[in-house]
Amino acid sequence: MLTQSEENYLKAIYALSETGGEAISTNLLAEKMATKPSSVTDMVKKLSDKGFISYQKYQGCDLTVIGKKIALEIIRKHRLWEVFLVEKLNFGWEEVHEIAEQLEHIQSPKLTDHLEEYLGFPKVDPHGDPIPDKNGLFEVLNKSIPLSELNVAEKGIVIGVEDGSSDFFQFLKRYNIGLGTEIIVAEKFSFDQSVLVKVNHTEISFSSLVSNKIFIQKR
Amino acid sequence: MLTQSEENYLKAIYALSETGGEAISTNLLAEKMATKPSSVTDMVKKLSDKGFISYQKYQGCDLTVIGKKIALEIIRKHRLWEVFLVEKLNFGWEEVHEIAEQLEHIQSPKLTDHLEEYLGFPKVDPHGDPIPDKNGLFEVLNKSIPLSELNVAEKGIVIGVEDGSSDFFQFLKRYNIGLGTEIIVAEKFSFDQSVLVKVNHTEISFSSLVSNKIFIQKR
DNA sequence: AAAAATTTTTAGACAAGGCTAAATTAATCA
DNA sequence: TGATTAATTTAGCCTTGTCTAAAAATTTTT
Repeated sequence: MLTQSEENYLKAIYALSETGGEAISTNLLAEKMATKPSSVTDMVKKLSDKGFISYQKYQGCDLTVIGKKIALEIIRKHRLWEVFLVEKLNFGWEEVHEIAEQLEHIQSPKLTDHLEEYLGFPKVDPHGDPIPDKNGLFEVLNKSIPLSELNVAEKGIVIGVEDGSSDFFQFLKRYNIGLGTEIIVAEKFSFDQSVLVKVNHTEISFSSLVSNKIFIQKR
Repeated sequence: MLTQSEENYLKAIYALSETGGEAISTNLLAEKMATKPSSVTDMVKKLSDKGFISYQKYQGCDLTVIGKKIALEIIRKHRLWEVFLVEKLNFGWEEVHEIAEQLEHIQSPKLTDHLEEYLGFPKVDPHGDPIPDKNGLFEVLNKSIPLSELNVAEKGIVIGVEDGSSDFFQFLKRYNIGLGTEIIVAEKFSFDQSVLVKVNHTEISFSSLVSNKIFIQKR
């Protein structure tokens, strides 16, 4: 049985290995875990001894097959609980993460499976992230694409943005657009590449500059 | 913010003070917590320093007003989750305790309140125990008594059990006894305190051990 | 390729929560 | 009441997960 801390490390390593591809450095993991590199070294040794990650001094670490399986189980629980909180308990999608961080550590496979069934075997969480099934598998279909690639009448869920400037976030906030926001393309204008979209029951026109920076998942 | 261990101690002290009335001794609490008296002394000092219990060396401890409030919040969460597990996720009433032991430590007052509303403000949990409201208040109506206190020819309805072990639940299941089951006392044997009861058209003899653990409401 | 800079690891400490063994206080019995 | 027994506390140690400071390895620079 893993401690919460061990579980959180495995989850963080999984997240980093999804984006990076290469072995995860001690410093990178320390930053992700909001802790010190020396603490990471200790934990990484322990997880390696237990067989959940591979680790060579000074060479970073990476999940083993078993470690990955466990990470996916935690992610599965996290996302199922998020669905529960939003769909059943009427939480906003922006406030569920913290609570799910706690709920993901509840140990009871039966609970997870019953919850999944109760929720109707959802494929994605309220942020649009895929939910692994019992066996740790999930659909990779949902690759994120820039909003500009969506065709008329298609819809998607905001999954991220490219530009990290606060100006841009200000702009998004102005229209109440955040992670998980649903966007439907109403019309596309080829003469200037702008798109007319429907968001939160409002129609907005986005320049191609903007529509290339907003990343969505097709629905 | 309290640790899980601190919360469990407060819960245990509350449970003991409900039955005993007097201050709770170190040994008693150690037994309840399945730990050593020396560990209890340490924890009890800490909880006293924090103002959740009153404690004088060699004199045992008792909850302060604040401590009691916290204990009731934990019990409230525990019982609400039990209702959720049984009513919504189709768990048996005998298998929810362990899972609720974990869920009761989730920190989010908003979650608790939303859950309560979602469940329709239940008054009792699946074991028949009352659920404290937001302010720590609950109805003391439905007083239940152990089956052993019933006289010959009296009947009652099962409203809860004291022992939380799965062995005991197994035993009850074997005889098809659950919440709401009607039991009639056919005979009582004073020489060993056993009772002969009629349940589901079958006669069963219960040892005093068992008849003290089954709680019923007179009918 | 040697020096400088960066990354990573080691060493030693601390707080929480538990344990064992020994000491102390309280309670009981003769 | 004094002695014995039982309950409780203290002292010291262990593990987990964290930290700081110092040492070592790796990488980058010149």
